[in-house]
Amino acid sequence: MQTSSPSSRVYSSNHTMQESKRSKWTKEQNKWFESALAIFDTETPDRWSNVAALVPGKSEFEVREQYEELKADINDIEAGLLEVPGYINFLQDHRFKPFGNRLYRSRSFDSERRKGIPWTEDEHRRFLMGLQVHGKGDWRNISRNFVVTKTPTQVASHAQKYYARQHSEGKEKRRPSIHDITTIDPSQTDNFSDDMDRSSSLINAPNSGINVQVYSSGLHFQPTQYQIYG
DNA sequence: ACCACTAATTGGGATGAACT
DNA sequence: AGTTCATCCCAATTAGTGGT
Repeated sequence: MQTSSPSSRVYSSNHTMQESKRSKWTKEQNKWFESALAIFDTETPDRWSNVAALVPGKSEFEVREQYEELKADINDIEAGLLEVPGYINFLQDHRFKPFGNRLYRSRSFDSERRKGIPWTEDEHRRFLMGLQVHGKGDWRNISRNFVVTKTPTQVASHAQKYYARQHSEGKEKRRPSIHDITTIDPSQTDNFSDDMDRSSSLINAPNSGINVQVYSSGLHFQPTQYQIYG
């Protein structure tokens, strides 16, 4: 799918100079970086060494520096200079127009009544991951940390249909639906690299109270979004 | 009052059966 | 084969409720 990441340099306006002096961040490295941030939050001791350990080819210094760049971008977003994470998807839907290195909402999109944008399988799987971590009812955090392309209301609506389907009768008669997916299969997420060594170990996901399966060179689950605190 | 969430409703797209 | 119609599914919206 078309995931985007706040660390994507596509929309960054701040740091092209420094970038040229350092080794480039690949798409894969950015994905690992994002996932690691989602797992090791600010409360985690030795956060940056933990994050670096999950990002192939990057040092503790580099991941920390990348984080500082991201904070700058987040500040831009909060100042209204950039749209929120997930905007690359919107760009691809022609809802936002780039102008220079900024993004602007398409006027035509606002004026029309929004038609439903189907949930992708990947979004649904992220929803399920969010459900495991944050639990039922915390749609805000599920939206913020897992399904960044959907608002909390959209997540709640999706959950409503999901649970309704789980409890409905006559399942054999129904058409197949995305809501039939009830488990998280990492091999089905587009962020999971197939050629990873999948020997695993358990770690504790911060603030979640649950254990998260972490593979030696990958993560069992990979939320595409993270929060930057402070 | 405001915010967040749930439940119910609405409108539209997709699908498949029935009919010509 | 093409059209019509009923049904299913789903995202978005609205109303109601509870907590702060």
